[in-house]
Amino acid sequence: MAQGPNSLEFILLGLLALRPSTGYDLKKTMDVSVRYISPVALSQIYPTLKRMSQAGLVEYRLVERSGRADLKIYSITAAGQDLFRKWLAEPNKPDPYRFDTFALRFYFSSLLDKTILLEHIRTELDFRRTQLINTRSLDGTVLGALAPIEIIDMNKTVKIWQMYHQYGLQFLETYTTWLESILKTVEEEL
Amino acid sequence: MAQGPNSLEFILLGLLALRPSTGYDLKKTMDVSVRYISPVALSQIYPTLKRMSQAGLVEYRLVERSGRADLKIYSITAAGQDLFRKWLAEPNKPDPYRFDTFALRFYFSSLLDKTILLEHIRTELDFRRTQLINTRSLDGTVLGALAPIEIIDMNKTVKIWQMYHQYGLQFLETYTTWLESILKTVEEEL
DNA sequence: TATCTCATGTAATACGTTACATGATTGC
DNA sequence: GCAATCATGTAACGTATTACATGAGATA
Repeated sequence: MAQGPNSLEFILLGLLALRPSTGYDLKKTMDVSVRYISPVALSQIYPTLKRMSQAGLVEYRLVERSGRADLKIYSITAAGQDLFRKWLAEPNKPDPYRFDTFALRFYFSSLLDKTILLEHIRTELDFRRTQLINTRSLDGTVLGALAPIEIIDMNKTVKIWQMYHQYGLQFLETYTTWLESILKTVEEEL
Repeated sequence: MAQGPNSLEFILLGLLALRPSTGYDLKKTMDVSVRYISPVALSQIYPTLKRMSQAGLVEYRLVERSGRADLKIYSITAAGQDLFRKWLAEPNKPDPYRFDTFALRFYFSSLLDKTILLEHIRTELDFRRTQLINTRSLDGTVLGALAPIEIIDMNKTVKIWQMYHQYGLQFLETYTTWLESILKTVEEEL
């Protein structure tokens, strides 16, 4: 984990914090359980695990199987546990352009304290509420100012940009509503 | 554009199809108008434009300004126009993991024929409706099967995974609804 | 007078994708 | 008998991020 730990390393760390697995298994779990992020190639998982084991975050034991490829069953080390829990507990810095950054941390939040989790959710929610207000007040304004010069049908262009704008706005609304609902659920049920 | 044209190249091409701009301007337009995708660094835009001009897709004229940095005003070439329109008209292959791929093409659709645009939207909508059915029928099933071994609180984990699942589902629902609404608008108003 | 915006870029590094390589087992 | 799944990886290539480098004009 040379420098800034990237999200794949944390996903692998997080999954290994739940149970030891082979690289192949990790890939499958990502596909079926983490599932809403773009699938990562196995050819990227293997070298990443290798790097992480060199960094002492994970370790593996070999299971030899006559004829077939050996199994490398990875598990998380104490150092890995440490780093992962630190990452989970870090103050949440909402990413203006992506919702999945937070969602991913949330996926692994069972390893996190309820108090800190609630803090994370509230930070995210506050940020999105402000963003929502700003996005709503944007409507025709900026779009009109960006009128293209070499254009066939200006009316058509503006209509399409408005629909595109609706796309962004509705996703933000859905996300905010989801955050409100998980805040309530975590408060009451966890 | 060595091989598979990537999306940044198409964004730049699309914006230049609307009006000539400097690299700096393109960056700003991406930030304020395309806006819902992660911002691209200027240090990536400059070499990309250079590559594209070497490939004959764009060209620029120099505007010298005493003291200050020269302006490079890029515009799209006939070859660039061609490639861009081909890209826009290409059959739509919905990306299971990302909604912004289609949304981005839609942003530039004013340069596209209404008939083809409607086809694109219908393809996308059909795909998402199926995906929605599959995602809905997933609920507790897979999640339970993935029960972690080394776990403190299984109940908590499953609840969090269910909320995470709701996140994915609700985004898909919002997206599908948005597609239905733009289908109607394009049919009736464009 | 200091910060922000305008305007261009290079270099180093890290990350991700695609193609390639191998081979046994399981299910149809 | 054939395809999909299991299970491991390497190599080449392309793309994106971060840091570095420069400097004028506008705004507070």
